[in-house]
Amino acid sequence: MVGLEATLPPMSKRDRKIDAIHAAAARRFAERGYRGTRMADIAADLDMQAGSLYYYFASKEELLVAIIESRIGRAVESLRAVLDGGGSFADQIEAAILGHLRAFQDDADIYSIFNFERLSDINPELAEQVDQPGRAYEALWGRLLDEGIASGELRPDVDTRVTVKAIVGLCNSVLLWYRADGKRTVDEIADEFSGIVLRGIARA
Amino acid sequence: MVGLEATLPPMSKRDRKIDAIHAAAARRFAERGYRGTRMADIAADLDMQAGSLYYYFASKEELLVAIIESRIGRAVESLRAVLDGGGSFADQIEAAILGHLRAFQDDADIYSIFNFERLSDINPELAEQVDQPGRAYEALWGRLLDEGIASGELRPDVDTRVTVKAIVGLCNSVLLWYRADGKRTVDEIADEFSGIVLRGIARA
Amino acid sequence: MVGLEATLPPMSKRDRKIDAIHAAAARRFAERGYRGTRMADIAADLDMQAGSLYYYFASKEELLVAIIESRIGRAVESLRAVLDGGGSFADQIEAAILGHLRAFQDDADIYSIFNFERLSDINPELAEQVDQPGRAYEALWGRLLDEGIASGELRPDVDTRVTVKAIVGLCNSVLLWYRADGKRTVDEIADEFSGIVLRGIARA
Amino acid sequence: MVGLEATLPPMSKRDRKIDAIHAAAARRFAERGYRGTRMADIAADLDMQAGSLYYYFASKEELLVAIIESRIGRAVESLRAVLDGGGSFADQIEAAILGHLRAFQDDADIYSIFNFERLSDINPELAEQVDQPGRAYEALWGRLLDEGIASGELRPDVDTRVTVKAIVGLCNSVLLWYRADGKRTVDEIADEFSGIVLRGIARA
DNA sequence: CATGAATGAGCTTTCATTCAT
DNA sequence: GATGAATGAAAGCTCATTCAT
Repeated sequence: MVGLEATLPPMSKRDRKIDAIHAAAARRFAERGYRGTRMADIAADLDMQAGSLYYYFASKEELLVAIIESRIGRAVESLRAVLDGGGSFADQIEAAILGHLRAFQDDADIYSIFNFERLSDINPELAEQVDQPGRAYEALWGRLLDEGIASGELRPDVDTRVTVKAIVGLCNSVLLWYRADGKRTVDEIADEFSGIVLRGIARA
Repeated sequence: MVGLEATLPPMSKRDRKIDAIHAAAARRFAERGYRGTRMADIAADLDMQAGSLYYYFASKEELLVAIIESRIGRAVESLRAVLDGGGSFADQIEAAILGHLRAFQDDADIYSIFNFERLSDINPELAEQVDQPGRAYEALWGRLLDEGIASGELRPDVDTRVTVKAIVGLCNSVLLWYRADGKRTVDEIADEFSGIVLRGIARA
Repeated sequence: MVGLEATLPPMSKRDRKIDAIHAAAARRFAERGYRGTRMADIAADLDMQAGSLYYYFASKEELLVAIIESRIGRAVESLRAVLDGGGSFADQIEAAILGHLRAFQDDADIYSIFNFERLSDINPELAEQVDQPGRAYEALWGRLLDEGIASGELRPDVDTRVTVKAIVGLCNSVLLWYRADGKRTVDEIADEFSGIVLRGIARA
Repeated sequence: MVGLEATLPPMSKRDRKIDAIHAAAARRFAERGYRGTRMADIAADLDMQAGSLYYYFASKEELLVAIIESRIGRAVESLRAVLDGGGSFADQIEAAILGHLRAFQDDADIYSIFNFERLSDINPELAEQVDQPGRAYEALWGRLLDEGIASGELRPDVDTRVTVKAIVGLCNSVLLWYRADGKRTVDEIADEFSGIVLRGIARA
């Protein structure tokens, strides 16, 4: 069986470079913030001069926009994939939390930017571009919880709005402390979180 | 009964001004970040000139340090107060969560800075100054959970390290979406959170 | 009799500084062009640092705009004053040419910018702001010539459009070579020009 | 009768390319100025990359120099041709003005650069290289006027220095407003100008 | 010959900070 | 105490220029 990667179009040298710049910039933006990152920092990570980045991007802001636009699709898909999985209510919750945390494994940088960068200060349209999938994601969680209430698997007195914020906030908080070389794997953390959440909201 | 305020020493005009600067700066730092805030912004909020702030602080960094130092004590106390409260395990958990969120009511700015500002980029010692109480706070939570396990009120298979991170991260995530004029009060949110956490970790 | 200057409001220190910056910048822009002038050049003329100029202007472009806006009124008035003068046709032509050239004595810089700087490349609205009085000025000349034809003082076969361009272009060309310390005074040049123009277009 | 072109040596491919670059650069320099023109702009007009221009020129400045040097000869010749024409005084004036304006038809770009670009800022020797023929040209005009005075065809009180500046400035001002697709042809403009100038300076 | 990629010097602009008044 | 004014050290960005391919 051929892997998915094989179906991807071959990348030009330029595209590979752009990808590398994305990666370096995303890492810096995630670590030091957009404002705390100098073009020279990103360039240095790639053994380039700051001015050379402008061969690929018109501005620091456009670089940020490009990063987000190039990844936001994947992020939304990865979120949506959860629901398509089907299975029991508990399975879906578990899968959703696991999917959420696993997305951080490859894309911690971009999710950190999504969640903790003040995008509306930089570019309001960009903020909206990120907020919208974020709201859609929360809506998916809301529907999942509503179904749980309807099916009786979830306590009927659960405040779904607050609970969605709780679950998503809980998962995102992992970005602030998780280290790939730490004691817990993402899967272990997801497992622990799922336990808390499921018991926490399940019908007694 | 005499209020606590009455016991505070009278504030000089200078001290009141310093307090006002703290408040304005904390608000700005929380809203736009340390780097995204200009001295001129803070000054403008107080109808002053940027240069005038230097009569009270030697630098922007020192202003940040002063803000944190002046409030970190209160923050730690408010955290520690929880444990001194005594009561049942469930009561303590509830009180701790409620205390955590109520602290945000008056000091959302400072807690936002504590949690989301990259202090080590600005001043490593400052970061340590904040991290230490943060770790102490997590240690208190850890002890609370350990006691719960010991007393049998908490599932013995709970991963306390991860669970502490979960509870604290859950509570802190409120800073990212809570609005004083929103639909839920802090107490309602705390109640919902307590329910999830307690059921989520309690012995079946 | 009190001079007009006496009625001008006293200038604040800041306004005087702004005026000095205008003068220095106008001189540089006229001599080296907008693009060929560095903020550091202007600042150096005033014994300042380039950054200090930004205490008074938000950008180099705004500085150019401010210069033009602060002087364009005077320029238009000085042009319009010619027609109000009345007198015979020949007197008016003479007065107009003299007025045109005398305006260069005090404001050669600004008129050089008006005439030779490519303003639409820098700021299209600014270009329009300058072009409009320019067109109005040419329209005044056109009316003057039309009246001359009507009154029979001017050859009826004169192509007024081209002649207006000729007179204005002739006068403006002085900006390219006139030096205050040169052999001819502005009044002498104006006299010579008037002679050529009047004989050149007068009815035989 | 054989055309003049036929006597020119055949141009190599390289020479044709150089000519094309000259033309593109001259147009850009004339339209936006030397400083306002990027090498990339010139290259784009020729469907090339900026770097490729350096196969033909060592620098932007050298490109400007090359343009001027390759055309200055023709310009001077075209000016000098006027005097060789002979004919009456009036005929010579008319022919000179017509020749001046007709030169603009094919070489408006280069004459715009000659007249309005601040060459001494870019390359003092270059400026001298252009100024010298310019002065020679004015000297030719001066001699023509002197002859006119001597022969009695010209008013003896004419200030020839100023008058030369006037005539040349008048003609050059056409560069600032003439459009090939405008209402007047170059010949019509020249005719109008000749009329003004001749009557303007002729003995009564 | 031509290009894509990179450089590095130079410019505008920002902003924390200083200081005479 | 406070201000207006100025500084100077970044930082983002531009662009002529270079060079391996």
